Amino acid sequence: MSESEHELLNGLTDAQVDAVTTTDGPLLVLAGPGSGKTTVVTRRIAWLLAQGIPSWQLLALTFTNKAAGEMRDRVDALLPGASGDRRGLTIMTFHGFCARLLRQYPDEARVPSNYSIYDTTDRRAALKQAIRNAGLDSGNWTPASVGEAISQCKNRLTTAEQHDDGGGDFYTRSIGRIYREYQAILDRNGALDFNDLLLKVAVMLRDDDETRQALQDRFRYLMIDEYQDTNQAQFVIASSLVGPQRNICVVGDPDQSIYGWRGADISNILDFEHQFSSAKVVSLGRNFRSTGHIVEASAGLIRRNASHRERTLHTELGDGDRVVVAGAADEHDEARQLVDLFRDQFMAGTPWREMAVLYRINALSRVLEQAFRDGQIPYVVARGTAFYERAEIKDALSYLRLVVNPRDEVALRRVINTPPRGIGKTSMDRVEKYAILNRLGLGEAIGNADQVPALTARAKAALGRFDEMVEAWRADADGGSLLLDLPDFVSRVIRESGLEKSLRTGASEEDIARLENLDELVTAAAEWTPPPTPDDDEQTILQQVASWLESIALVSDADMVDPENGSVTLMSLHAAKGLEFDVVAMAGFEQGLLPHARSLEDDIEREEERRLCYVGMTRARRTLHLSHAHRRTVRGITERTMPSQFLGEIPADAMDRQDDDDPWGTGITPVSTADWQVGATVRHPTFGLGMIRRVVPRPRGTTATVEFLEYGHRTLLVAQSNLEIVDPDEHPWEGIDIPI
DNA sequence: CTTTCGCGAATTTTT
DNA sequence: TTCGCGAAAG
Repeated sequence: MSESEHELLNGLTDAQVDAVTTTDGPLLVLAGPGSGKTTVVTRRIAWLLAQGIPSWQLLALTFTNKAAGEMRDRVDALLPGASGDRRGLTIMTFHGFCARLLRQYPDEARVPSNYSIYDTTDRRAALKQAIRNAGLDSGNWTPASVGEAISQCKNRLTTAEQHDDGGGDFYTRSIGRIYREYQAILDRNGALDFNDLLLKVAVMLRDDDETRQALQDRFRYLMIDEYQDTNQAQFVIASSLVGPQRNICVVGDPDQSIYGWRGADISNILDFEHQFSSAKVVSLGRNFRSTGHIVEASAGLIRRNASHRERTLHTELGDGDRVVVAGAADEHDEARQLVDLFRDQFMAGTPWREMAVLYRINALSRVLEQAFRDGQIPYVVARGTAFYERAEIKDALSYLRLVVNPRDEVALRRVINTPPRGIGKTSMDRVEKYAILNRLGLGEAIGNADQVPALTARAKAALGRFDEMVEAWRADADGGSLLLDLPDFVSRVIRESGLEKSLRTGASEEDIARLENLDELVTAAAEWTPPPTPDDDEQTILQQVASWLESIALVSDADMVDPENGSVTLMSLHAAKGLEFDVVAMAGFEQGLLPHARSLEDDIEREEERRLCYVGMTRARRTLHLSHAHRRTVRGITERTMPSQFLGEIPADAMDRQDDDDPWGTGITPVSTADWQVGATVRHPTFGLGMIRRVVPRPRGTTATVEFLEYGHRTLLVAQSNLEIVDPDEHPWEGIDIPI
C-alpha cells in the first residue's frame, strides 16, 4: 500500500476501512447517524482515484446541492495538490444530474431542448387548468390532492397514457383524465415538473439501449447517498446506470427515511441485497457525533418502530448531558427560553453557528424569529426557496423563462399583464379563443395579435408591444452577442418589462423591499458560476439564462445553511437531515405537531414521524433540548396542547424532565396510546362495559369514544375517566351484539 | 381595464 | 393569521 493510500485509511474504524476499500461489486453501507458517512464516501472516492480510476468514470449522487458541495470540498481536501485529479468527477444531486442528461439527450429522452422546469406554484397553475379542462369540479378536486396522485404515478413510471382507466372506479378514471390533461399542458408548454426530470431519464435509460450503454461505459463507479430516500424512478435510474461490473455503492440508513410522502420507497434500501445479489453489506456501528445520553435517548425512541431493525450504535464520547425536556406556557415563552438557552451556550463558548432550532412545520419559525430579533441573537432561517417564491422574483424569473422557452404559457400568463399594461382577462380570452381555433400556441397567437378580429385596437397595440419586447430580448440573448453578460441581461429585463418602474412609483415600504429583492436577484445572477460545459465552449446568454434558471429551480432549503456564518440556524426537521450542531433545540414537541396531526391515524405515517424525530435528535453533538408549550396559537386560534407521545417513548434515564410542573393544574398526563386501541374492551365505574371505537389525541388529552353496552356511546378523556382495559377473555362478548 | 374589498379555505414535511 | 379568489366599484 502506498503512503497516500495509507493516509486515506488513517483513523478509520475497521468497518469504515472495509467500506472505503471495497471498490468492486455492489456495496451497501448502513450508516447510522454520526457514523462518519461523509468521511467514508469521500475517502472512498479518493481511494478509487488513488487506484488509478479516471475521475470521469466516477458518479456520486446526492439529494441536496449542499451535500454535493460538501462532498466535492472534502474530496478536494483529500487530494494532494494536483487538483487535476478531480476534473471530470461528477458529484451532483439526483435532479441536477437528470436535468443535465436531459439537456444532453433531448431527443432520446423525448423532451424539448429548452424545457422549463415547473416548480410547485407553476405546477399548481397547470393542475388547476387541467382540472378545468377535464370538466371536473374544482371544489372536489384540489390541485394538492390531484397533484399528489399524479406524482405517485410518475414516481412509479406510469405515464399518462398508461394510466389505468378501463373499468376503474370514478376516482381512478377521473385522476386518469386529469393526468392526461395535465400532461398535455406540460407538453404543449414545453415544461417538465420535478417528477418528470426523474421519469424522463428513467424511461430513456430503460428503453434506449444505446444511451444506456453509453452512460454505463462512461460511469463505471456509481455512488448514491441517502439511499433510503430514493423512489422507484431513482431506483430505475441507478440500476440502469450500473454496468456489468455492477460497481454500485449505496449509503443510507432506513431509520432516517423521512420522505415516504414524496414517494421515497424504503424497500429500495431494505431489498438492496436482494436486488443486487452477492452485495456486500457494511454496517457502521460507531457514533462519532453525539454523547451517550443523546445516543441512548434517540436509540430508545427509534426502537419503538415496528419497522426498525435492531442494531447497536455506540459512542466513545462519554455520557454527556441528559436530554433536557422543558415546558413553556405558550410559544412566546418557549421562544424566550430558547433565547436564554442559546445566550448561555454562547457565553460558555459555543459559537452561534453551532446551534440550531428544529421544528416540524415552518410556521413555527415566526415566533422564534421574533424572539431572536428581540433577544439580539443572530439567526438565519434555512429557507432557500423562500426568496425565489416572492411574487416579484417569480415575475422576473417568468420573463426570463419566457425568453428561453416561448411555449411556456404558465410563465406567459403570469407576466402578460404584470405590471398592468392594458391586457386584461377579456383580451386574453379572445386571444385564447383565436389560438385554439387556429391551432396556435398562446405565444404564437400573441405574435399575430393584429390578426385577431375580436380584439380592440388598444389591446392589439398592447399585445404587439409586449411581443416585440420579448422578441427583442430573445434575439439579443440568442445572437451570440457576448457584449452583455448575464446580470446585465437580467437587470435589463427587470427594467424594460416595467417591473422596476411599477415598484418605483409606489413608494411604500413594501415596494422598496421588493425593489431590493430584484436587485438581489441581479446580484445572484452575477455571483452564479455556470457549470463547466463538455467542450468548454462559450455559452450564449440564452444558454446561460437557461442554465441559471435550472439551478434556481433545484435549490433546496438545506442548501442555505452556511457553515461560515455566525448565526443560529432555524429550520425544519426535514431540512436538518445530514447536518450536525453542538446544540440542538427541538421546539413544539407536542402531540399533533410532532407527530403531526395528519399522521396520527396511520401507523406507517406515525413511524415516519418517529424517524423524523429521530433524525432531529441525532443532529445534536452534546446538547439536546426538547421543549413543548402548554398552549399554542395556530391560525389565530389558541389551543391547549399536550406533550408529544414521543417523550413517553424516550428512555427516562436519558432525560432531564424540567417540565413536570403544570402551570395550569390541568392534571393532564400524556397517555400512552399503545394500550388504548380501537376494539379494546374497557370498563368504566358508572357506564360499565364497553368497546373503544375511536381514539383521538386532543389538546386537552387523549379522548376515547367508547360504545357502552348499556349507555350508548360516550367520548371521554382517557386520563381522567378511570377507564380500565379489560382482558377480552375475561369478559367475552358472548351472544352480545354490539352496535357499530 | 384596474383596484379594492370581503369572504372562505387552509399548510406538514420539499427535490 | 394569511392567502387567493371572485365580485363590485372606480
